[in-house]
Amino acid sequence: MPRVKLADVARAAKVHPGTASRALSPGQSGQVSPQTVARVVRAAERLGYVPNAQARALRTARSHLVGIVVPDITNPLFPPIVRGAEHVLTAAGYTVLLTDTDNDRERERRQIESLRGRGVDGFIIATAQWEDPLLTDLASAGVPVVLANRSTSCSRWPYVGGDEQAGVRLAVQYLVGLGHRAIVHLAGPQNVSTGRDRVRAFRAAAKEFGLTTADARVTVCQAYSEAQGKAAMRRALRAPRARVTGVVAGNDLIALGALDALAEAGLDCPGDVSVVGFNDMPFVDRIQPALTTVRLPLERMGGLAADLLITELESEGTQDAPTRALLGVDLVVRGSTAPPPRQRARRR
Amino acid sequence: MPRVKLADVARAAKVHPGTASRALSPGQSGQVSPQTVARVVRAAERLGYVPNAQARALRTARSHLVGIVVPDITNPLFPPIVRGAEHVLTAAGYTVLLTDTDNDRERERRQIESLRGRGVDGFIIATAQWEDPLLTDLASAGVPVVLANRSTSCSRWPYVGGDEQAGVRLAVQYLVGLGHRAIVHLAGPQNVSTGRDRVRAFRAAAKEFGLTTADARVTVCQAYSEAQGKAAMRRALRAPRARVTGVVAGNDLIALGALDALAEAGLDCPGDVSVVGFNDMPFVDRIQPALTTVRLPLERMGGLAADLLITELESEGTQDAPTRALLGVDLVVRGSTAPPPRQRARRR
DNA sequence: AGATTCACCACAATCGGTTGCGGTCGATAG
DNA sequence: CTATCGACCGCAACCGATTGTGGTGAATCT
Repeated sequence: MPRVKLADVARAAKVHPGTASRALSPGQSGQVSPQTVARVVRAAERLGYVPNAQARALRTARSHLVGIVVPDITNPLFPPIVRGAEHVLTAAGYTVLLTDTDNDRERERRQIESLRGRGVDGFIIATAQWEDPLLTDLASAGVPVVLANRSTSCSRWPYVGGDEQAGVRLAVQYLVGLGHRAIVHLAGPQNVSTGRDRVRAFRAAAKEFGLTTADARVTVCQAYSEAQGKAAMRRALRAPRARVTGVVAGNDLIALGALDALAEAGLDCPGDVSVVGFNDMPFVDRIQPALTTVRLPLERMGGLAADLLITELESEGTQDAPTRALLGVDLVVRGSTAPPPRQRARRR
Repeated sequence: MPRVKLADVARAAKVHPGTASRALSPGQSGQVSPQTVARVVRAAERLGYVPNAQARALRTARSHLVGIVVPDITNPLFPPIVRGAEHVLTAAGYTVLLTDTDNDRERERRQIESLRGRGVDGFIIATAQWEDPLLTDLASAGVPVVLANRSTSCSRWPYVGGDEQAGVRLAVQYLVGLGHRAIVHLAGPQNVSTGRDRVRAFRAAAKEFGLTTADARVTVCQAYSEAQGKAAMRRALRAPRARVTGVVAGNDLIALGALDALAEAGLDCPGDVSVVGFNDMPFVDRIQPALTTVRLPLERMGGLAADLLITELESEGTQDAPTRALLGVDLVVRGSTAPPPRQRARRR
């Protein structure tokens, strides 16, 4: 029942525990004769030796633990990121400590503190806010951090996300190509980078494609939720001199809410109003109407974040400027977009 | 930069590290005078002391780490379970190590081994197969395990899942009540308990409601996937003397596949065939037609699994028979079910 | 006053690996 | 044949917290 420890292996191989340790550690096995290494390895396998990670971590001050912090694992955006990160981390010998902050900053602070107490080597954080004191605390404590999906105002951390700018541009371009001119952006919350980046990109794209500021309006949602999306869409429809045939939603949940609001107002999608989402959540291809949306390579995002963190952990000191990776996105055209009413799509 | 350790606190409070340890540990603080406790606590707070969990775990042989093993975190069934478990675990001072086996047994074996090396106190396992050597290995090593969502042929582990029996019965009862008699069950894989339990329940319910074996057929899918569901539905439609107006799917993914196969065959749902799913995955209320399905209290399931594990961990030895909790389920009636064609719903 | 008890705290061993240092031994050079 | 060198391995300290044991002093009892 008691686990087999290094001393047991050493005894079986008739060597000192220290020697056994060197024999089993790839880097140091040059210090030991090949025969001895073989003997120790064989004994270890025979006894089913699994090193005690706690003891090793205590001595080496490297736990090979990585904390992944997400706001809500139930939000379909995050599981693929976690999955991608976990795959590369485990392949590299790391183990992931997952924590769900429940969108609660205080809880997040406690969780991070607790994970630090557990001696994690670094964090992958998908909850970054635009101004984030928790992150600056971590930075001043010298804890390696990689940001995924959401960035901050300050670019001192490595970051991997989607190319928001390109995604929004694709959406606007597509709507304009269909003939839309009155397009509203139901923006996500402005305290996270995706929310901010997307409105900035929306304004830039509007300008690029010759939409006036009266044509291209913005309403912001307090959260990435269906309820907020519905409320925002209502506001957009009720606005004075309202005129909207196209909607670029801050994400798919907001888009779903927008669809509700449109149905409520007796408007048909895509007959009267076209809607473009963001993220390509699972099953949005099966809703009615199938949602046109921007697809992000989430799993790859998580994997790359893990790669960045690992290189940071194993380069030990050599600090170059933090990488910022923007992954390419695709516009997935489905049923929720069509030419605006009483107007044919223009030819190029 | 170096973390503040117990010795630092002890020095600041002018006591021996051992005394400081007792002062800070709630159970032992009776061994220390109240004034000293206060001094130590104050010093600890002032210095921002966070105990080194590795060292503590090494000494006490209790890591307060719990491994959660899921087949695929991307499957919407599992995030709520993980979330529920994580909430109660962190509240109790435990940290969760998440691992995604990717439905690969060999990978699962390695992951579990690795987590054991990390000294986890126990596991919550959501990947159990009907016959599961990995679990018997854990049992013989004396590792506490709680099964969630899926059980095994042998009931030696505590288990918390949904009341499959009741769920399937509700589905059959509802279809029969609408007037359906030719009902097919597109069963899930038979190497996991949910798949087996649901066909057993289907047969029992069919008998209870007076369906003949020709009326109530079963086709099994190799996996819980849309592709398998579609293939199974095709088989069911093509079967000799096929006659089917009602479908009880092994889960929602299978139901989605079934909908595809029905559309492909030119059959309308619910006009020609009614479909009932299982799990109530997010957004199945928004697909076309909105899916009637059985809802499981997944988050509660995870939470309860965590509770069981914690009591097992903290009872230390007192082994009573393992609890088996079957959580109540609901039938959520939506658009994919209607009376069968050429027949009115019978009055009760 | 002297013996005894009790509260409080210091000491040191311990958990299981890792690693700097030094010792032994055979081989090679001188 | 002896001095030198290097390969190989043993020894013991160490990481940071916990805990059994024992010692000191004051308080209590006789």
